Amino acid sequence: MRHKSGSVTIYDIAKEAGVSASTVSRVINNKSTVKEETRERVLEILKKNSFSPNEAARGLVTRSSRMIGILISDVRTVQHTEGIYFVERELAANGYSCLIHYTTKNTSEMARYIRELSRWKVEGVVMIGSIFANEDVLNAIEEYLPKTPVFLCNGYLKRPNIYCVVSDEKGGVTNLVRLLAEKGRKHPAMLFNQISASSTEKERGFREGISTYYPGQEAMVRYCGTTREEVDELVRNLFEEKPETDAIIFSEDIMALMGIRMLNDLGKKIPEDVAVAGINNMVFSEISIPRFTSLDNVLHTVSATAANSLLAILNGKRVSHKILLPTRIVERESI
Amino acid sequence: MRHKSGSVTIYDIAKEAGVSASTVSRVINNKSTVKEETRERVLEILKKNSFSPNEAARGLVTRSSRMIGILISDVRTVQHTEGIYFVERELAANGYSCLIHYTTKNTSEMARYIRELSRWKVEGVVMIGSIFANEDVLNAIEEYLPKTPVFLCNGYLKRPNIYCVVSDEKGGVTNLVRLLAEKGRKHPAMLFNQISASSTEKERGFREGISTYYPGQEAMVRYCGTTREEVDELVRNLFEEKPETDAIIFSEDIMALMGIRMLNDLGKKIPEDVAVAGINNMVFSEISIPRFTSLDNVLHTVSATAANSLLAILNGKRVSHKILLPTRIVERESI
DNA sequence: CTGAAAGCGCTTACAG
DNA sequence: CTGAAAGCGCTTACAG
Repeated sequence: MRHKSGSVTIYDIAKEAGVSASTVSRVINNKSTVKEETRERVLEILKKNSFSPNEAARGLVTRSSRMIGILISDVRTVQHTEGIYFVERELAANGYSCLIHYTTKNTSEMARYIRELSRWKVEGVVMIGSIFANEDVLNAIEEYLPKTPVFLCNGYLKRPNIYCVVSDEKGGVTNLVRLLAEKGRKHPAMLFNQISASSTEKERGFREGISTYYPGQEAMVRYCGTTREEVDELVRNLFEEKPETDAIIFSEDIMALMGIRMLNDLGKKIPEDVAVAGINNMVFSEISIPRFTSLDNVLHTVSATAANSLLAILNGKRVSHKILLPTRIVERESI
Repeated sequence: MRHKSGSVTIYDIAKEAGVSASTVSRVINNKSTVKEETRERVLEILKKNSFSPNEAARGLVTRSSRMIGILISDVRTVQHTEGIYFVERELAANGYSCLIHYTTKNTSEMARYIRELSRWKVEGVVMIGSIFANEDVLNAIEEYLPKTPVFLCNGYLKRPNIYCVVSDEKGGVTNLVRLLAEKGRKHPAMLFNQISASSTEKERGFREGISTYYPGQEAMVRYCGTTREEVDELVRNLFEEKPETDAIIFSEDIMALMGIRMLNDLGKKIPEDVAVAGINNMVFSEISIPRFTSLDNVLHTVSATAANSLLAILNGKRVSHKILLPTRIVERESI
């Protein structure tokens, strides 16, 4: 005599079908041996009642939550958002449900959510963004999810159960510099509109490119803020400081879009006078006049790789703790 | 003698603290009466073990999953993505976890996920996007979540447990037309780069505005595709067809950004010759030269309202089944 | 092929 | 203030 509650349980179904709860469970889970006749009767009653098995109960007894946690710091970053999309689609296709949390950039919030995920006994975690590569997160994982596979997209964190998938932005920027050299550009510069783990990598790639393909030349690197005015000023200053500049790599497509406007105002022709490249390969590079070359840092591939690798681990396979994904240059009219 | 498994349970804690599981439970949940001394001892052991109570078990016995389902068809729509963000933040702040699913535009997939959510016994659902306003979804809710409060953002669906929160885009566009009239514009046009439930509303708003503020004038409405070339052509054609046009409302900011470029090429000065407005109030309106006026359809407010209303219902309050949110015009240099 | 029973990890009257 | 017991809705040996 269970279920004095509202929702219908397998006991209700069992009673109505004149079988035991065990049999109902077997039918629901397509387990082994149930006489065809019985199976059909149960199935019918199941459908008639629109029966929905309680996942919490199932998870409790089988010790498998079939749940994956996704952590992301903020949605404003479009690439990260797409990341969730790929991860969720891939995991859902394999029978997992995704518990998602927006952590903000506050590291103790991140830790709090990791703890929260551990309460749901998630079978895996995907964290999207280099911002999760911090000590609070590391400690929280150590304490609350010491054995759960955790994937970090675009950042490094060293632990036996943490796996990192990273886009090779550094190498990508170096390749961009090489392309510039091949096209005969003499004085490339790189401009940033913000400082982050990612911008640091890009800057390193740029410096490496300069020392390799422009030996002896000093790397021209400048930073500013994200508004249109700041970008305009930075571009203007660049040419006052170094008028011979004939190529600019912008740290982000949106910055490149603004920068191209300013180059136009300065009377610089693209690509004749100045070659331009952006990073991210977003819609901005397509709506710009001219359309500009952009480094595709394949962030969706990063997420997709994380999802697939997690699935592999969940299926008992082994996976490398550090996966570096190549970027690719999408050439357009600006170089 | 429980817990032959891996994870530590309240029984382990109880044993170590020399109390009963009941007492441990009371401490964890800050329930009523536990002697201060006992409480402290238990708390200490809890912390020492990094104890994480099993949410599935808690939910099973309390019949409350503390879980909310979020359904979204695709992330590519930035506004919707922000929607999830607001919903998740708000609900998390109130102790709920969010189960998220990307459904694609396939209505039977939507139905499948609704069923999936019912297995987790979610206490509420938020669906983001008018695309969920279809019969498959309605039937699935009727069958699997007949009593769970469901919020639909930007669409209508009629059922006792379904609540709709909608941005008044129609009224907003009408207001935009009024603004144009007030500024002395004589021949406004409206251009669209896609057909959707939303564009239909906007067009209706435009037509209403024209018949009210430009009595006798025929509403100039044209459609094209999303590429830069198509938008360019549409703008060019507009002036061939109706050279006296002195104001254009674009159905989306990104389209306005492209359109402004083309107006420039045509030698039209903004706002002197042609006034321009976009819709969505996104970053595009800020990076454009000139910055343009945009109708903020407050999609984040739609989501936030859905989240707050859901919370209200969860707390036993009553909420209107249909909430219409006013839009607001953000004026910039283009009118 | 099928059922009775135990148990997953919790909470909550109930009794003391 | 505290513990024993029952039960949430399932699954899974075990026995037949």
